[in-house]
Amino acid sequence: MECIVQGGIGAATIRRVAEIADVTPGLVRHYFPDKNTLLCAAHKATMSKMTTQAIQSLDNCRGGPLARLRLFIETSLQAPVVHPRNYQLWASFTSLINAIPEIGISHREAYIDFRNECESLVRDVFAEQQRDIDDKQIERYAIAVNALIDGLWLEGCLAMDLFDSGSLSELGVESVQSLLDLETL
Amino acid sequence: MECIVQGGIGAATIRRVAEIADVTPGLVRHYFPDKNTLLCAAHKATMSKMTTQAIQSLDNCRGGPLARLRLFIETSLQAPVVHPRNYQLWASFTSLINAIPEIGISHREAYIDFRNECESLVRDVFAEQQRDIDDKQIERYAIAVNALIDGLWLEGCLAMDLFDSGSLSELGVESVQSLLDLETL
DNA sequence: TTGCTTGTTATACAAATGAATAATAGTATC
DNA sequence: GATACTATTATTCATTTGTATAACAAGCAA
Repeated sequence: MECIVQGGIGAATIRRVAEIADVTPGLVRHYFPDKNTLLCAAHKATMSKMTTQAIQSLDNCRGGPLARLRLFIETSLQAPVVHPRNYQLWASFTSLINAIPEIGISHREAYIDFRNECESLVRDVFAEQQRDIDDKQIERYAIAVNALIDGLWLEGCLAMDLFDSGSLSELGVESVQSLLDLETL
Repeated sequence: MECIVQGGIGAATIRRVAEIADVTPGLVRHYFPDKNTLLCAAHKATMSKMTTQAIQSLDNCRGGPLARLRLFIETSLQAPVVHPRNYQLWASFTSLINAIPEIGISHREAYIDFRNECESLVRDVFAEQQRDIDDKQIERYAIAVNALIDGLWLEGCLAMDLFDSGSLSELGVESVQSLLDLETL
């Protein structure tokens, strides 16, 4: 992953990986039969580290649906989730979803996990506020919230210098608030 | 670009490019002194084709600010802008922004163009509705709109099969409507 | 015709790369 | 303490890849 961060996928040769890990190329092969397997493992680790982070942050949240949604957004739009390093890894791996089918599969899985979490959070918020909204519409809201978070995450990673700490997640929270027509969030 | 679409950047070797273009590798070198130059040219072409498409669609729009904003969103969230091919190219190139500085520069330029367009459209809409909103807040709205479009574009490219034609852009329009607190769009 | 620029190919080369094999050291098991 | 398994290295090989050079064809200017 360090290789990819430094020079893109092209720099992620087995030799360079071994060099950074301070072992010999043979050892890499000992653990990973071929390069694709290694790339898949790195991809899985990266995605799980990012997606899971926002989802797991909710475990320690003793608050109502609104507070949970807020925390989810904030975690997703602050460091360490928002970081140029993550973007570099994410972009590199997703550029392989056609070339390496297994990466395509686990990428889709991670995406669905995140979207399901969005949907669940949105549903709980509406339930608490006793707004009766049908499933189809909740799904649409979840898609929009997901897209907004993804887009802001992207902007943040690419130009973190343009946002002072916290202002990105603040923008995210306020935007979702408008998106779902909530009085407070 | 066809190489990248098929097998990621790794597949974009000069020999393969030449093969698909039905020429010899030497000819590629005749026009592009080295591989980076070739990649940069392909990147520029790709970005301009995508970003410019949404912006240029406004030229033929004889409507008010609302209609223009709507058209901008719709163009950005429909084929041919929304297409797996575009995503593959975009992801591949953006994964090189650290490795190839020139790509980083033109990527940032394309991004700024798009965001400026968003900001301009949003400003015009508010001006027409005589809502007095300071520049800082307009910029924030533009960032959110930009993020939403980017995120939906991403979802659309990755899972176009999940959305029937037009439903993605419809979701985009409605979401921006909520985001900017507009009665109609 | 002559000469010059452009388009195009054929061929070559050194470096890098993924993969394989064999050998060596360490460590746990019985 | 002998054995088997794991961790690790050294070395090798066939391909691929970016780049370079030389040669050839074609169109065009003088």
